[in-house]
Amino acid sequence: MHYSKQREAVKHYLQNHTTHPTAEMIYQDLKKTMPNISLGTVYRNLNLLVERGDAIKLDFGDGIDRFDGFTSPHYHFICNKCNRLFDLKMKHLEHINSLASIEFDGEIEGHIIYFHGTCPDCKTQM
Amino acid sequence: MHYSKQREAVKHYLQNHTTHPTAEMIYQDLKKTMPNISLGTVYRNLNLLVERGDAIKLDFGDGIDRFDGFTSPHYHFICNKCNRLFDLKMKHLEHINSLASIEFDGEIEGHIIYFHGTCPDCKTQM
DNA sequence: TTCACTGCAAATCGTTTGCACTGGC
DNA sequence: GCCAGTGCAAACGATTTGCAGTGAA
Repeated sequence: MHYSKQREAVKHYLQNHTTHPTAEMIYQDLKKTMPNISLGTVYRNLNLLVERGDAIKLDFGDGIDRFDGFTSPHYHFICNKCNRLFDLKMKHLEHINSLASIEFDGEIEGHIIYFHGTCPDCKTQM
Repeated sequence: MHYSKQREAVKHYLQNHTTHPTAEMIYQDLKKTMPNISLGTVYRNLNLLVERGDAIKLDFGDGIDRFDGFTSPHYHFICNKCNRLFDLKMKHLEHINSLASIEFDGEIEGHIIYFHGTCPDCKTQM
């Protein structure tokens, strides 16, 4: 694999933003300092980073992919009001895999939890 | 709201299939007995049922919406090998909402869990 | 008659891909 | 020089939408 300025920029962007950006957002921001970067390249590198395990791809119902450079297992919270996605700091609940395996005869390797409700910002605006 | 044969058919279909079908699958099946039904109508009615709370829309990474007519809270399992989605019978874990709210200053109203691993069928084929 | 709903086809839009070119090694 | 990676634009595919026609109330 060759070094690529664009790939480094995408990786660096994800490692320095906890906003769960879309590919388009990353593209728009990177364009400011790299005017020639293309959206296709951003997508190609995001998918590469996800394959490599250097990023996570998230979905939350609107069909647009969000990317997260914080890869150690953690949960997410989606605000019903403003639709923003937040990282939660709570510890990973390993034991619920065994709860699930009591009822299900497959091999459970992991789980993803999305919490939802009203975020702190929207809560104070009510 | 007017009665519609097509809407009843979509609702009935979801209530009688636990396969988490896509809109296209529902359309293909309904066409067998309703040759004139259109894909747009299937989509419109699915969205209506979801809004009304008579169905749930699920996503699991491939970007294609799945629909579930079984609306009481339950968890899902996605097979890494065959990509099928299964309903889990385990009880709903209300308490993890309070675990999350210890660390997060928003109002947590609910959560969704996706378990993943190897399903029973794929497990025996190994 | 009214207007919710339909079928159809075109539009939308996030994402992927083909291709010629560029740059890392 | 080789070929991974890029920029660009076209293609793709799931979903939505505009519109004229249909059918429930």
